[in-house]
Amino acid sequence: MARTPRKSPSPHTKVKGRSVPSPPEATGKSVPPPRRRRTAEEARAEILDAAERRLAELGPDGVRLQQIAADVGVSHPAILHHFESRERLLSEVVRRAIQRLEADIVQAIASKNEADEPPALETIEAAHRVLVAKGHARVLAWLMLAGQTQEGGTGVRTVAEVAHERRVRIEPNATFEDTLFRVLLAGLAMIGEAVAGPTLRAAARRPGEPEDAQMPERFRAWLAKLLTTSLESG
Amino acid sequence: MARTPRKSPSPHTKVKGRSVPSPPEATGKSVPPPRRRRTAEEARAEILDAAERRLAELGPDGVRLQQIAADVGVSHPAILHHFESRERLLSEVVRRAIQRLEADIVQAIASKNEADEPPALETIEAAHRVLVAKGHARVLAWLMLAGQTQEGGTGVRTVAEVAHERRVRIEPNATFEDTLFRVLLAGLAMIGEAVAGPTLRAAARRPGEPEDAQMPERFRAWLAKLLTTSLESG
DNA sequence: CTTATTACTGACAATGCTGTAAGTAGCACG
DNA sequence: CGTGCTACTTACAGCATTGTCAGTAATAAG
Repeated sequence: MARTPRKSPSPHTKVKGRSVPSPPEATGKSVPPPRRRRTAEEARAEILDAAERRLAELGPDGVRLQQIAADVGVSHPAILHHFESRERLLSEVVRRAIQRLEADIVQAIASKNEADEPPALETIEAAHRVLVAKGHARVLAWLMLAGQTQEGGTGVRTVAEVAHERRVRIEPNATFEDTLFRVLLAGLAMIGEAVAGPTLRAAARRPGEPEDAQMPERFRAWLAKLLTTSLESG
Repeated sequence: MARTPRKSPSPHTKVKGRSVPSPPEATGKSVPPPRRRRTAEEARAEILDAAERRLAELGPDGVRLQQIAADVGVSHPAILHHFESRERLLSEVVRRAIQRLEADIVQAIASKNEADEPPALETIEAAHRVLVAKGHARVLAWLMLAGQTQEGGTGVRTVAEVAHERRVRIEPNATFEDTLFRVLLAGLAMIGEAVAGPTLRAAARRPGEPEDAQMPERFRAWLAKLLTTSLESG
């Protein structure tokens, strides 16, 4: 019997507790469940939220219209009413996510244009909040792995230029490529953290050793320090 | 019309030129195509190869029995004859890939137990060959993103211990956590490179600038240098 | 040549998915 | 209250996919 031609794990789990009630109890006929009517804008937002959640968790192929509909509490054609096709829905999700990501990054950079001395730690923490904690890096990782977008490198150049401009005031001899490499390394580490961080850390501790909750934070601090050391020697 | 409920890109493209000929020419009836009979072992290997290729390129959901069957040149029930279900096939692919990965890593580490001075560059290059160039990192990234396996961190602890043991001969004061962090960073960077490397580098060059083919290599050399610098200065 | 084994095939069943069609119901406005 | 708009629903069509079944043919062994 061909039972599950789709994703194997998490077969029917609801993300939120919504879903259509459809009480099979009492009334002999069948009481059609009460219908909630949102504004088009509200509905679109709720649907996009649910879709983005699933996209970050399960990837593009985990985004199923019926699941999203269940999360939101509507029937799946309602989604097709607001977004004309699944594909359009997905590209809307991506568009919105990247737009928010850019805004967050701009804000994170702009928010501290003062000359606070150790800029790396703050920048690393901001990037971590935006990319890893908010789940954006996972969405990007899915998209880049699937090769569905080229727009994953949002603002890398800008960040590198801003960082270098600030850096040469202290280290006039620093080359731009060196700064760029540091930014790239931080970016790669963020993506890697979002994809493989927990797994790698789990593999790093010796068997039976309990998880060290402070380790990710310590690691980021260490990384910030590493990224601000000059490598003149040998 | 619901035409494509599955992956949108690459709808019907064959990867190899095989596929069943089934010549519709000549003979009025229909000539059943000649049948090639492999040993069970050969068949399993060919199927696993094709499945692994698709897994690295398209992810778990890109692994479709009919596509793999077309790649190999058999009908899809033949796959189910050798592997009893799609799920078992996938776990066989993963098992084999991780096994090979571990073997490659062990070999890469063992092959240079001499006291060659700059060990980082060699190690970085070896890790890059094994993880990125051979495509293993992409498979791992897919699996870790999908949360389907915990065994992505193969050998992290071992590498860190070996590296630290070698390191303390030169830097007796080095802490293990520092060494571990360096290994972790290299690992995260490798995963990040496999997932986001090209995209990030494309975003890093200013618009219109041509691609710099040597940059990845320079980056790895720079990374190796960075990972061997001590960060005593506060 | 005959026979046994089994790699392999074609046809089909079962299911889940996207998208369509037509009708229903919530809400604003007269 | 009636009317129009449209968010939303139920039912269904069409297709892709996994898995089953019964049979076919390649190869080895007697």
